[in-house]
Amino acid sequence: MAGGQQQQQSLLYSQPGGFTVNGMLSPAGGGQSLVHPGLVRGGETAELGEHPGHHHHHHHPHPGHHAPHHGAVNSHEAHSDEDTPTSDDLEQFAKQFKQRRIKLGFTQADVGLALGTLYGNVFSQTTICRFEALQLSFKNMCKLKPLLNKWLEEADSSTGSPTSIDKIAAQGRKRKKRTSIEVSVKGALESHFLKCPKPSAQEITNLADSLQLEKEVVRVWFCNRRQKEKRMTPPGIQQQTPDDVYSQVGAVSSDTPPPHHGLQSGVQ
DNA sequence: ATGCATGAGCT
DNA sequence: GCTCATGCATA
Repeated sequence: MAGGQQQQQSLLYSQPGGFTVNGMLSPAGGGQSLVHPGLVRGGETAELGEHPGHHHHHHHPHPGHHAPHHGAVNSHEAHSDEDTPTSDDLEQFAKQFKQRRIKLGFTQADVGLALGTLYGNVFSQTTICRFEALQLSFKNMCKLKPLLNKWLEEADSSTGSPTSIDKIAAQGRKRKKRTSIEVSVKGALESHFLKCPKPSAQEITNLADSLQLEKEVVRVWFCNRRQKEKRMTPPGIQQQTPDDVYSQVGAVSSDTPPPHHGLQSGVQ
């Protein structure tokens, strides 16, 4: 919706029975730019649901639960690669990654494939896109960053690496046709979500009946809606002026399940 | 760029 | 059945 000034990457990796491997595109060289200074945040607001540096088994819905940093480890590094990056690190990395990628003349799909040929982990255009837009969970971002970082090094250091491709065979899976939910129905679902993000099976059944949708469709809709709330850049962008420095961080008494993690950026 | 979907792994 | 990582298909 919000435009899209990327290269052609629509029909590059689809259709069963043959995927096109696009070599390299001519480096447009249109948007030169130096490293961006990044955005100015009012403050560190990232309350990472989980501590990436630790093992975690997933936590319970416990809001306002701050874990003290282990002193040491690091103090003021920019964005090398090792260790757990902070939300700001990821934000900046994503930004620069996209810039360089475009400057080098690669599409998101190209990168996804390259990662597969380089390390064996293939990713789709979707994932690369979401990474750049910070639309993944914090943990997921942390996992992908090293790989993309490595690719960046390779991409810009190699003046002409052929980077051949190899892809595992696709499996003949009968995927269900994507259900198109009408806008009005979506609105209804949204309303229910605000009221109850986790409806019971019975509630879902009931709702599905009301909206004349399959129960499974409704169930999945809620699952996906919940996931959205867990992105680094959640929907419902709230611009916080530099003047507002009260409320939010520090409040550990109220059971405020803030659906915001404190990050947001302009949509490209 | 994003909506709906799949599947692995837990609980 | 939920979460979480991931992607086909589509707008």
